[in-house]
Amino acid sequence: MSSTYGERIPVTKGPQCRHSPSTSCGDCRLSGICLPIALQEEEVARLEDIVNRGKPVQKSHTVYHQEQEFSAVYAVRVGCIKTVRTTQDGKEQVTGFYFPGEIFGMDGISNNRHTNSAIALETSAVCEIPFDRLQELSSTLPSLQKHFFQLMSSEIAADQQLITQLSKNSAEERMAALFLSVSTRFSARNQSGVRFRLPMSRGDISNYLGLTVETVSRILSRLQSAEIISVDNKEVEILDFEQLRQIAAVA
Amino acid sequence: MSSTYGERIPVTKGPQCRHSPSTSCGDCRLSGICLPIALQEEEVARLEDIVNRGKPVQKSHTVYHQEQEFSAVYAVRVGCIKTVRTTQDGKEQVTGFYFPGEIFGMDGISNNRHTNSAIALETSAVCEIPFDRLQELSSTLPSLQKHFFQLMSSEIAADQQLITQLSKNSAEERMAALFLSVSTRFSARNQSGVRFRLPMSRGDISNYLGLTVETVSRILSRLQSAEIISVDNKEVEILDFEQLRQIAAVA
DNA sequence: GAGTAGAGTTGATACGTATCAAGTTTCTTG
DNA sequence: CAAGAAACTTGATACGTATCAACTCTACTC
Repeated sequence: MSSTYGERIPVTKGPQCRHSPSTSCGDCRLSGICLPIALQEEEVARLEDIVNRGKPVQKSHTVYHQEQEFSAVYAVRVGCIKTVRTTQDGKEQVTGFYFPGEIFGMDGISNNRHTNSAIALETSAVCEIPFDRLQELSSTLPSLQKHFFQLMSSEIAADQQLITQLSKNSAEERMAALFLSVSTRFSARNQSGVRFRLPMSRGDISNYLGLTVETVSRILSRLQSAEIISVDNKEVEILDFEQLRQIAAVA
Repeated sequence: MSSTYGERIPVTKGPQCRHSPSTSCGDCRLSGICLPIALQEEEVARLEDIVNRGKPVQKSHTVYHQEQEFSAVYAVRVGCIKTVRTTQDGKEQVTGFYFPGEIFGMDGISNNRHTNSAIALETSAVCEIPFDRLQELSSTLPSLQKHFFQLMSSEIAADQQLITQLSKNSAEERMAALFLSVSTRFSARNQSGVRFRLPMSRGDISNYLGLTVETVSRILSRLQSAEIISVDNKEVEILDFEQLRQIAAVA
């Protein structure tokens, strides 16, 4: 039974508790991930003006739909969001998982229409950043402009890493790399990167990694009997980072 | 990368011949692909000031190396450029092919270091656009800023299309989609989209599509005996677009 | 808290593409 | 233009992962 996982690792205590979202970007405990470091206090205030904070999304509900008109990008505040692309012939591809502090929705900029749907994997909250106003603001805040160029560039880098994975790596290598990535991202938010709950289903994982659920399940069993990880439903503990890194073949 | 399967905007025909490079962006016959439509004449002039035009690159030479410090993005003027990512364990992944009018090199923005190498597939010429100056200029030209956001976003969209291909499509489907993409992009430059010379080797194609050269070769033979395409070395003619589209399963 | 639908696991088998091998053709360079 | 190297093709076989099937566990619903 993994019904005990509910407790996330402590949040740095600000004036507000975790159920009453902070009222400003400056106070947000995620600002280190989400905002450009270089932004001045006064500049953060101007950004805050345009951000719609803490929009809640129920599990399996969408933040936006594919084909929907693009108007904003989003930051995850709480929970986890997946992005999914459906092709003309009905195939679905999970293109990304987004954790608190991470930005998503930038796929729609090029032709003013989203090319993905964004779906909550658990009850989540997202900040909405209207793009036209962000653009205006970027013109007057060079470091914000740069930050967004960088964000989009790292999205490209992440996509290319996935491309390489899909193209060159075995099922086991892909899974190892995913676990390391998730672990790193939990750590970045001061949560345990050793023991954590995967917010996504086996189906989401397999789809994202270009595998079947059966293969994912088998690899998990294999990694578990090799005592590299321990899995109980969605609860994962990494027992041997060294071996996991070796399998992932990522330095 | 905007090299994959995205649509290209048609080019307006210019007065100058393709072998004597124009001396300004305004006169360049590729400006319809390369530049934001909305840019005013006076604004084009300001962009021209910062662009280093027509830097020549010999076949298999690099425009930039992976890990090299990022300082500029590039537009292909003549020829064809591939981008290649090498992983820590020495695997190489071709991440994109870039044709005249297309922009590449945006992968380096996020951490000021290129994550790919850019290599000429044939003798090529590229325009270099120093990024710091482009950023400055973007701040004062909103439509240029928007254009670059859009360029990066279509790079993301293209990468995600490749991800879907690699994850969900058969070898034959991937090849069909690649041919259609290349065909579309030749057409966009007022060259034949029916009969053309592939600038990349079988090895590049197979690497890009996550296959082996043998498989690529076999598929080509198969498509040829089905009279869907005709292949003579690197010279390709598409005989049956309808069937090709059906195979590619892309509307 | 029982009943049930969905998610996950495990096993047997099939299939697509990789791998290995042996050619042939094309390109490069003196 | 000859000769070697590199690129490409084609065939035989191997292997990783998909598919199909049966089952168990988990999480809702009333």
